[in-house]
Amino acid sequence: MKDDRSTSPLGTRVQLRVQLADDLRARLQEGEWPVGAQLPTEGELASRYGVSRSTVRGALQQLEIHGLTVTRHGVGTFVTPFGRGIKAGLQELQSITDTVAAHGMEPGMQYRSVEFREASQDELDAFAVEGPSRVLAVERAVLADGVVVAFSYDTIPAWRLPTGLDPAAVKGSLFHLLESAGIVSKTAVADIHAARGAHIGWGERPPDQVYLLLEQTHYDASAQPVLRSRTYFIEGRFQFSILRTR
Amino acid sequence: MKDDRSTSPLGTRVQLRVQLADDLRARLQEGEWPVGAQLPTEGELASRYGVSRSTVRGALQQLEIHGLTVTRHGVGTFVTPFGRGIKAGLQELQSITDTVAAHGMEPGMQYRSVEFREASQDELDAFAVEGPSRVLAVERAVLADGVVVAFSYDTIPAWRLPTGLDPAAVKGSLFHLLESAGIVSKTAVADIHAARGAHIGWGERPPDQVYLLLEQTHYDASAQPVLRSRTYFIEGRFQFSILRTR
DNA sequence: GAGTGGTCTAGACCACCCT
DNA sequence: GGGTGGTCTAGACCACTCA
Repeated sequence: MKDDRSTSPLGTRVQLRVQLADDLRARLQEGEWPVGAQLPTEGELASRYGVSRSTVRGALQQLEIHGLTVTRHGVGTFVTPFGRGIKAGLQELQSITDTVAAHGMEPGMQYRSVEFREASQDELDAFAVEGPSRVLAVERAVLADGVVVAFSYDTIPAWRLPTGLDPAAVKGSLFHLLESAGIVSKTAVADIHAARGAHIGWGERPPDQVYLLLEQTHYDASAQPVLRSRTYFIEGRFQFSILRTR
Repeated sequence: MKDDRSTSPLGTRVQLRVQLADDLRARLQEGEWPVGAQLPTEGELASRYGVSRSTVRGALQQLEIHGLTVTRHGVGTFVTPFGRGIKAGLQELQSITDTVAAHGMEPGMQYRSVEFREASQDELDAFAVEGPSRVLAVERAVLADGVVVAFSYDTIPAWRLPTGLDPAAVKGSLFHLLESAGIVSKTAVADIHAARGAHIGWGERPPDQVYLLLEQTHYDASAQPVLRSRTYFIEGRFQFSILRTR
């Protein structure tokens, strides 16, 4: 495997451990090792795939992080019973669109308003700027198979966007808008709340609807804040899971 | 540093990279590197501490996972603005007691009932058993500085507990009860919900109180389910954060 | 081009589990 | 004791960023 390292469609090299992890993942899902079964030992995988043991360990670590396997010191690596069934792992940052798709539904968006306005004090703090500044404020409803599943209030610092951007032209994923401006959201800090109240959302909705609120600040690779979002998910429409470890 | 590897109070060896990470963390918190500053390069840290570069990378990875730093390919490692301020990282599995303590409050428990009973179908599924089985069911209120902050409904498979266990003797952390039975909860899958309703909790509480529900199944090192818990946190009392990455 | 992090290897030795 | 994973090293080479 040393010299035929695969390349992705774009030509970027794919890490050996990722290739190995993908291969093992595929074989797991094909049922080659049922729940509770032991995978080959690290040494065996290393020689079988022609890679070093540390590469094998890197691959197995990925599987373990995603909850597919557990590795027990001095014993071996085993298939967990809970690997499948985690639909939206919250620790993985993905767009709302992707979250909807991960649940097997068709994502959609309904824009309510897109406008530039002065940043609130709250936003100035989040974006770590002083003095008055403008932000692009977006209000949208998120659809899954045509049904509203969330209301989202997002703001982007205006000074990071291309000058002369037409708010009316904004549509689709905000991630894509940011990326077209050369901004990639790499990490986000999310605070989770339960929320309720008439101030949430618009249109037809039960007066006592309960929401799961994800209050997020996104950062680029340089840890600069690029997006602040408050998304109110209608309770029960999605499964939000987290794999917690010690 | 090669031969004076420290030992913890119990005599267990402390990994080099953990020592390094702890040292760097302490220096970060003392303000040696302010937000945005660049840490020494990997090579420099390696020679300064007398360890290999991969050990340094292991330490830096820990810092990055906890959101204290970001490492940028070809540039360096920098202090993030969001490292502090994450009080209860949900991806880290800890007892409720520890969660309360992490918020700087005094934890407490009020037991409402502890009893053995037949497992519900739901529980049979979670514990992956067939046919009727008994569980230990515990209902508690969680206190912080003497105030109720959560209601918790927990069940433990009876066949994993010492025979002849007296329910009346159960108190304090369930984690400790499990550990005294030789069971260590190592990972948990948590589903997050927003909840509301009169069926939640007991005693004095507003009729329309909103709760953040953490529905968890805990597993031991062998991925065997050992504890199922539904904890209703009163909204607003705690900050639950998640660091999300791509 | 100089400097930084990213990946991978080969090998040594340690710690844990089981019989 | 034999087998398995856990940690660490030294070094090679690649990929990215920035002046």
